[in-house]
Amino acid sequence: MLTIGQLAAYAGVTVRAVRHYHQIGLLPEPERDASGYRSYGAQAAVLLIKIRTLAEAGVPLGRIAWMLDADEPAFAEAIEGIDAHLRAEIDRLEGSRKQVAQLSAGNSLVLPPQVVAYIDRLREIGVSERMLAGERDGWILVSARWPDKVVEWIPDKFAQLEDPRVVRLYQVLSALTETEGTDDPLVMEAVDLLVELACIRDRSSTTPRTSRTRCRTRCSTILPTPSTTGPSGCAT
Amino acid sequence: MLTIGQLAAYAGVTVRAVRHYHQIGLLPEPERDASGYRSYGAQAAVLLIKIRTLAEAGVPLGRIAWMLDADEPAFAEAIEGIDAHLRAEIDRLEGSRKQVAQLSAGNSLVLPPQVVAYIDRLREIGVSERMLAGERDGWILVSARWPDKVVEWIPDKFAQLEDPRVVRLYQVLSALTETEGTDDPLVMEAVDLLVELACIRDRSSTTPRTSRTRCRTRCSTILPTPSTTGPSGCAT
DNA sequence: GCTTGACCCTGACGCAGCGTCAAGCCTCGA
DNA sequence: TCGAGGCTTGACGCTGCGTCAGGGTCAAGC
Repeated sequence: MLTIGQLAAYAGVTVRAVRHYHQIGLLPEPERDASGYRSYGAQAAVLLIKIRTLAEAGVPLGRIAWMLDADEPAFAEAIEGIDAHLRAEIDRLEGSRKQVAQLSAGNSLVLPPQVVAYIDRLREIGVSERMLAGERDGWILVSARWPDKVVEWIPDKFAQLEDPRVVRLYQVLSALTETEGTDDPLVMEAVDLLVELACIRDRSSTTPRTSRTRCRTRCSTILPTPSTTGPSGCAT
Repeated sequence: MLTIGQLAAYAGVTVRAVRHYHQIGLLPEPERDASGYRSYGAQAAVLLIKIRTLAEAGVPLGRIAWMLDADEPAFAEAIEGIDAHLRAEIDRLEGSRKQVAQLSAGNSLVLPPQVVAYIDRLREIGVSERMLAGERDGWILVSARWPDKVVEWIPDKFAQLEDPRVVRLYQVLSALTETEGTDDPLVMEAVDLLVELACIRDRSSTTPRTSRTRCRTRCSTILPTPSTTGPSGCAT
């Protein structure tokens, strides 16, 4: 006969675990010897190893108890379920490995790939990292609120970049975020471009250059949320 | 700005988890709006997704906190550790799948393969399942107490089976466990064989047949633990 | 204006599966 | 015979949230 320590060592579990199994009724309490020590036979070892095997496979102890007094077909079915669960878990961990690798690669995993592609496109155009960060933050907020809309919008955003004036606007705004001064001639150019693009949208896309002063007053009302420049506004 | 529900949904975690991360200081508490609701920005989403990614990889939250304010090389090293851990975990689960499959195959996984081979050999010889069960139980107890000795003993046990009288003894005892009666002629044969084999061991292996009566008295003292028949005694 | 349902808030307890003391008795090898 | 190590019960601790209680808030429809 075996003591609890011998049993536990043989089954590859801790003494504490065995006692826990007793407590919850998973493993029946054995006879005690004269001094009150638990005294185990071979059946207990067989049972305990079964329990350990299932527990290591992630089966909750309650379910193990259920399995142990289930009939043969039910047991086999349970085993099938456990195997499926193990396979799923392995797949999940494989996925997790990839995610974690992305994380260390500096990729933030935070945006859908289409948006990432769009931001990469902006980077190619020459947009500053500061402004890109703003873009990204804006897209995150937008994606969080309208997850499925974003995928629809991105093609339009790509299309806008076909217009060289939009590209130029991004470049100018980008340059502005890099420099400290505000009375730069770039500011004028930016305003011009904004006005022009805003007016196009307003008047159904067919209005040539308007006088600077007239449009500036109109555009000042538009500036707070210039939807042409992306979700984050101007990222100032 | 996002509410806690929007943030949680975007990051793929529960609201409760986000609050928990606040509680333990893993995610900083954001500003509140007029009504006391938490109001999150994009940075929080980035951070939360980082946290979720690591948490799903099995990294304890305390360690995640540590990682989040570690420098670049330390972070990279931690990621390497996490990946190693994930690989190990995947391997463990693969192993677990095999073990569980064994379990459903009826294999009890409880004995070292050498012992299993020995018991299979006994089965070939024609030993009854009842007696095999006894053998197995005995070996389990022995293996539990002297795990490394067992591997040494098994070759001897195999060698004993070379002797046709030992084989016959097993068969006879086996037949006895199957039948109910005790005054069977098989009993006499079993005793004869036991006596003979026991005497051989006693007198250094060179004593011919002794008279039945003389040996029987001697053997009766040996019967309780006849070491020739395996660890479980006679498995009565 | 009022209701309704979906959110949000804090605070607290609960859960698995043991680890880890504490404080005392038992066993075994030297 | 003695000291180290093993056994006993009992109890609290840990992680990572789930879940309930008992409220306030917001947006929409009637």
